[in-house]
Amino acid sequence: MTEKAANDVASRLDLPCSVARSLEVLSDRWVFLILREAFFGEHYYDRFRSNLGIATNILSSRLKSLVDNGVLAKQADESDARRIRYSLTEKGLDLYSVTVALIGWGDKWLSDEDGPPLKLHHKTCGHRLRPQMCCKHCGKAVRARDVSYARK
Amino acid sequence: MTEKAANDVASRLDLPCSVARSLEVLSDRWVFLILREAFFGEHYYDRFRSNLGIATNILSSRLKSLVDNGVLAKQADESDARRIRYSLTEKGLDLYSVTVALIGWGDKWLSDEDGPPLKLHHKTCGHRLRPQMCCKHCGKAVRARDVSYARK
DNA sequence: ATAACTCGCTTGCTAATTGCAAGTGACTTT
DNA sequence: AAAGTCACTTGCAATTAGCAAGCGAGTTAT
Repeated sequence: MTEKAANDVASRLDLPCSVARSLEVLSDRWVFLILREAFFGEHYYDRFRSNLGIATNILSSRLKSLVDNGVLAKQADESDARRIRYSLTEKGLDLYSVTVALIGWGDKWLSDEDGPPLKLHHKTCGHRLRPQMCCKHCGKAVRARDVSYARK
Repeated sequence: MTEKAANDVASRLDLPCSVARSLEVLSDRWVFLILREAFFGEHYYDRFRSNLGIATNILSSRLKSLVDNGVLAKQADESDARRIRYSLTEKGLDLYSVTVALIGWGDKWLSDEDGPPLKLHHKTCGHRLRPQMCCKHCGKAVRARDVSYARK
């Protein structure tokens, strides 16, 4: 690594912004694929590698970065000291909203004639999950034109 | 460009997946920053460039890609034939859920002591917007553990 | 106990991508 | 007609990605 990170996105931006800050942690095409696997129940290095076809050096560096950023946690496997169990932290679990938003958009706009590649089932209500971004206060669906912005 | 896209993420994945498909279009740290600007009301090349500090060749290629993918639309400015007005298509507007999910996560986990860098105001109900991913059917908040997956 | 194997990396190398600086051509203003 | 603006494109140096191979610690098989 260089002594100064050249890719410090947020530092280049004149206004502080949660999109930019989040992308510092997440903006890599492998990161969300690793998270997808984690949300689908995977916990081990070799499962990530074989499910994704990712190069080992890239996987190592992404896992390290996700652990350093508190999105994943490393635990020793009790039955085998070589194995490392990666699991989502609370901070990582909270990325489910972003992952589900990506799934929802992809399902709507990038599906072929077979429809969505994966069906999500909402166990809470027993129906197919179609995700929707809502306002915590009023519960209504949020659209871009309904939101205004105030700089701090 | 090479004659064959080396970065065709989805083609490498054994299972079709909306996360992978979406990331083919979106996985670049500039893409969401450009979209952020678009959601904040920007429409012109030079505004994107100066607000983001992005290199002109990268901005061109990202705008082209977003237009090719139907996320942004190019229109001629009627008052000046040189100017090109970029605006979000319906497909692009639908990415608001992902953008808001990123903002929500960043606000919660990456804020400093000053709190969120930008306050979102939900005009529909008049309160501060705190975004939440919900089930369209039952309206309840969605958490990772409440969802199961069925391959098609 | 020793050889083979598995796991989670690391290193070397090449190819692709990034970003800066400078330039280009179409159009507009002075 | 000259200067300026707009949306790029090109050349080049530096960074990053990805493949293949190797490595050390721990485990299983003989």
